[in-house]
Amino acid sequence: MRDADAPLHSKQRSRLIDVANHAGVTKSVVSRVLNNDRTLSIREETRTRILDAVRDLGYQPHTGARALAGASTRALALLIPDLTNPVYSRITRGAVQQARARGFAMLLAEDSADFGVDRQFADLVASHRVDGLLIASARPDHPLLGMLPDSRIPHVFVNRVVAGSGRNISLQIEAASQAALDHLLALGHRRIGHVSGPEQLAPTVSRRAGLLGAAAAAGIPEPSIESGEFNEQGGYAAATRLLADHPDLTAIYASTLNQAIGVLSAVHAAGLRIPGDISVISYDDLPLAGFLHPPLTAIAMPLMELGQAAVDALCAQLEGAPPKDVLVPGAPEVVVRGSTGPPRSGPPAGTAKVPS
Amino acid sequence: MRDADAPLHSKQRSRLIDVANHAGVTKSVVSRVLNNDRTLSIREETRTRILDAVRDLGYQPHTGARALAGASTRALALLIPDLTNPVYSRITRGAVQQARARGFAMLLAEDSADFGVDRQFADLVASHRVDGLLIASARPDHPLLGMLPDSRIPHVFVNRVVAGSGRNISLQIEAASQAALDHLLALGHRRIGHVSGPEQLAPTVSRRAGLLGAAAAAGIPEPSIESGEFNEQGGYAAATRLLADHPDLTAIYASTLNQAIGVLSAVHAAGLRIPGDISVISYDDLPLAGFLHPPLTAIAMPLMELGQAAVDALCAQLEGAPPKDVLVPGAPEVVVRGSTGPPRSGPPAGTAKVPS
DNA sequence: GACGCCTAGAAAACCGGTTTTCCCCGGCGG
DNA sequence: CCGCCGGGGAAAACCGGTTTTCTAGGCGTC
Repeated sequence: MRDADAPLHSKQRSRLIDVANHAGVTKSVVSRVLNNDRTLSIREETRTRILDAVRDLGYQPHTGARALAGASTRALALLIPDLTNPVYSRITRGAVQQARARGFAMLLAEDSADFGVDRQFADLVASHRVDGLLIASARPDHPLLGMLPDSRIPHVFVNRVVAGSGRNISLQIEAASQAALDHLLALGHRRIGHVSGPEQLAPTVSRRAGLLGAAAAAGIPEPSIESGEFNEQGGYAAATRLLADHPDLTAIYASTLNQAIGVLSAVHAAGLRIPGDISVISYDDLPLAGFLHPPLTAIAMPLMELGQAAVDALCAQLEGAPPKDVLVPGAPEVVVRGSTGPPRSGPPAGTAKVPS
Repeated sequence: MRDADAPLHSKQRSRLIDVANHAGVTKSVVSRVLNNDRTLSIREETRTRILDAVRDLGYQPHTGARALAGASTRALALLIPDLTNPVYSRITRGAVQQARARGFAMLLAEDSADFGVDRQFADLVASHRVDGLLIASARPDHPLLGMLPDSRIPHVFVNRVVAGSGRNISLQIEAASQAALDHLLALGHRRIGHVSGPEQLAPTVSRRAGLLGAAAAAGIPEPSIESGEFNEQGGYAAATRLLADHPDLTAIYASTLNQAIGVLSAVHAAGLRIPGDISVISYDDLPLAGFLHPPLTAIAMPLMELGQAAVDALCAQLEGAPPKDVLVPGAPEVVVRGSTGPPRSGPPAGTAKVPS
């Protein structure tokens, strides 16, 4: 058992057996050392000899062989609804970083209109490609929800509360709505509009509930609400309806940043000034918000932390802990920019096309 | 060999051997049928019996076992510089969709400032986790570039020309600059500014070269150029410098959409009107552009197609074809919105802080 | 009728790990 | 002196596929 016994396939990938030969032990010992098997007793000297061999040969375990032998794949999969939405991008960033920090690779899938993603996503686990799933797109009617509970697939829901699942990773959405309203109230607003999201989505409901609850508590008139898709067009359309139907509004709270951009556009198109005629505030803050016209007041949410927390929670499941709901800490913070100000005193000054 | 021989682990994942028993053949035959082995001769009846068994048992091959046995992992990895940049998001979307269409899973990594990503990225291949790499972030000084050529790792460069690599998947960038200039020329502009990107990046250079070449050919004064990072702040800073140093400019061409948003903001901040005082046009078009203030004229590039083409090219390599450069077809198209118009006749009317 | 060939599929040898079992050896207690 | 025990590691049995090799029978041919 000398070093000369080591194979000399210079250019070759080295395998566990190569490391074992190089260190003068059997591969089982090397495996157990690398995996910190507590039931193995080994001399310190031998252990360092093995670790040296691993380093010298640049040993990299074969993921497939490892998975086959019953160990985990050390890979997770993330399912998100829309890759181009910067909010999900930040969640994704947090998740990818945290996964990497924990030694996991991250697979990505986009839900979109792509029929069959759900099935394929479940197959990722069935084919032992990943150890668990991060699901950021669970609509109540999502087919995936039907298949997950029976299976033993470890998974968490990110930013999407699935009632009773006991594995929801979420933000303090109600508190965010409260903070938005507080900001508007402090400025003197009382007639407020809300651009909401698709009806079935949990964040939509939470944001709305938070706003309505806070408004009732503050004793102001009930906010007017219009819904739209979570994109610029959805925000534009909803805001246009709000402005036409409720000329007395002095502020609009948008449910997402993308919608807020549409809201700004709609208010401009109506000939109103921001914040002179209408103040606009948005859930979600990103650097982009500061460069809009006017710069957008927004509520910063810990999105990257959300992604990280989701990975942490999933890893906890993988280590055997029972799943549990997680509320990501960190109070929502209002980033005040130019799109909010005191309410106008009279009726809107703009050239909004009000019904004649 | 009757059906009764099949194991009855009802709830169990079924394996190749289970399918074989169910069909009354050996697993080698099943494997070869599933992989379309042309050297296998088999009766049509037996083949359908096997395929039926596969369906009945919901057989799903074990990815790891397959990879271990020498076949491919059917997974690719994508390395992008910035997850939150919507331009990369669209490239990612195209790549993920195409990978899925071809039966590949997609792993994701973000390059950012994260030290060690390059090494870890190469390890993805070393550990047989993926079959190939899509690299959308190759700066000339990127450490990854040093390690790739010697290795036999299949890879392509996306939207980032690495000279001499012979595996660049790129867009018609020069043509896009030409189109942008043509649009401005048609409106009557002659003094044009360009907000460029980081100096070392290939797209930066191409965009600039395309513009300068087209300008020279048109016989107008050489465009003024300032560089900035590929984000809103970078565009803001560069545009601010352009406006201060060159008060005679009547139009600005921004290198990316994010920069263009910063440009709009900077022009507003300088007290100038768009397009009254300054026209703004951007490379990259996204839905977002239509909701800015004013709506942004932009050059639509086939970004999803770029991502798809990259996957196609990589798959071709995996199938044995030698790597080659690919220029994604589809001529750049100018989407005209409100941010461009005829040049003003006199000096800028705004309250720009010009040196007193 | 013997031989070769082709068809249809069986058998078995891997791939590179993990994990359980087993063994050898030295020390210690009775 | 013998048996037992525990430390240190060897051996081997898997995991679930892929791929190469091998074989039994049927058929055409000389």
